[in-house]
Parts: sequence; structure tokens; C-alpha cells
Amino acid sequence: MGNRLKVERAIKDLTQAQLADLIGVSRQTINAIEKGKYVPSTVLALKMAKVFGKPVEEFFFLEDEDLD
Amino acid sequence: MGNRLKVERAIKDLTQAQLADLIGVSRQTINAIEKGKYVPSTVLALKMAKVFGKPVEEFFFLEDEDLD
DNA sequence: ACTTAATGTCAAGTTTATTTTACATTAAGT
DNA sequence: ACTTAATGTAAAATAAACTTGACATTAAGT
Repeated sequence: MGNRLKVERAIKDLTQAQLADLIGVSRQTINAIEKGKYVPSTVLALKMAKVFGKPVEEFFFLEDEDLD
Repeated sequence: MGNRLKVERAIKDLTQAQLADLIGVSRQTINAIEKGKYVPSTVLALKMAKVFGKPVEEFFFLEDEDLD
């Protein structure tokens, strides 16, 4: 799965730590997700959508490797 | 997190087993998600969005208990 | 009442997300 | 060059997602 977290954070002028705080996870979790190290839960994705003010699909998207 | 999976399945006329097959998980996983037993990964949510032809937010949504 | 498809559920096991702590690296400002 | 904020990364521990297999319950049709 690909993501545009860095860009969305930049738009809202948020550090990884600030975003982590806003959605209630650790800073390392945000970093790992942003780096594509693992896939967040849907609750996390929805919380981010709330913070960024746009739908999940605009910053998380399926890639070839995700297709069955 | 709440969901409208049962309704979306009905619209597409899909059984839990068929949906499971389409997105590459077990039938029990679909059942558990539908029953709110656990929260799926964002990849799963995006795959469902693809099957249902609508954004994630239309069938998964935050509830009071999800708010920090 | 019988059959069958669909759904619900449970237990045990594996994999993956997430936390905490801690330290290294990068970027920016002064 | 120095300081500080931000980011990257890693190891160990815990929690949660997901699988498989198996069985119980519900719904619908005949």
C-alpha cells in the first residue's frame, strides 16, 4: 500500500509527533506507516482522514503488490 | 468502529464467503469484521471499497468509543 | 419435516501492528 | 561549529489481526 502522509502532514504543517498525538498513537507508529513498514488499522486511517479533512483514498492507495 | 458491510454485500448480492474470496481473506475474517469483533487493516478496507465501488467512509465509520 | 446454503462462533496457532525505550542521523537556525 | 527539533531505526514486549478447522444455528426452499 502506498501513502502520501508526508505531503498531507506538510499541508497541515504537522510533525510526525504532532500527528501521532492528534490521533493517539506513538511517533514511531506514524514514522513506520509513513515509511511503508506496516499497514495501519482502518480506525487509524479514518482518524487521519479526519485530521487531514479528506477521504482515506486520497492518502492511502493500493499498489500492484496488494492485488490478489 | 461501525460498519455497513451487510448492506453493501446485499447491494452487490454477495455472501460473506464470496466477499472473502474476492478480497483474499477467510470467511471467518469477514464475519468477524462485520460483527465488529475486530478492525480490519487499511488494505482490506481499500479492497472492499474497490469491490463495493464506493469510498471507505461509506461503509466504515468512527464511533464515540473510537475518539481519543 | 428435510435439506442445503449462509451465518455465527470458538479454540489454537501464526503473523503483523503497535508500544516503549533508546540511540543515530538529518535539517535549520544562530 | 553548535544547538535543537525532527526524523530514522532497532530490539523486546504486548496486543490485535488473520488463518484453519470444526461445529452450532439460522433461513429458505421444496
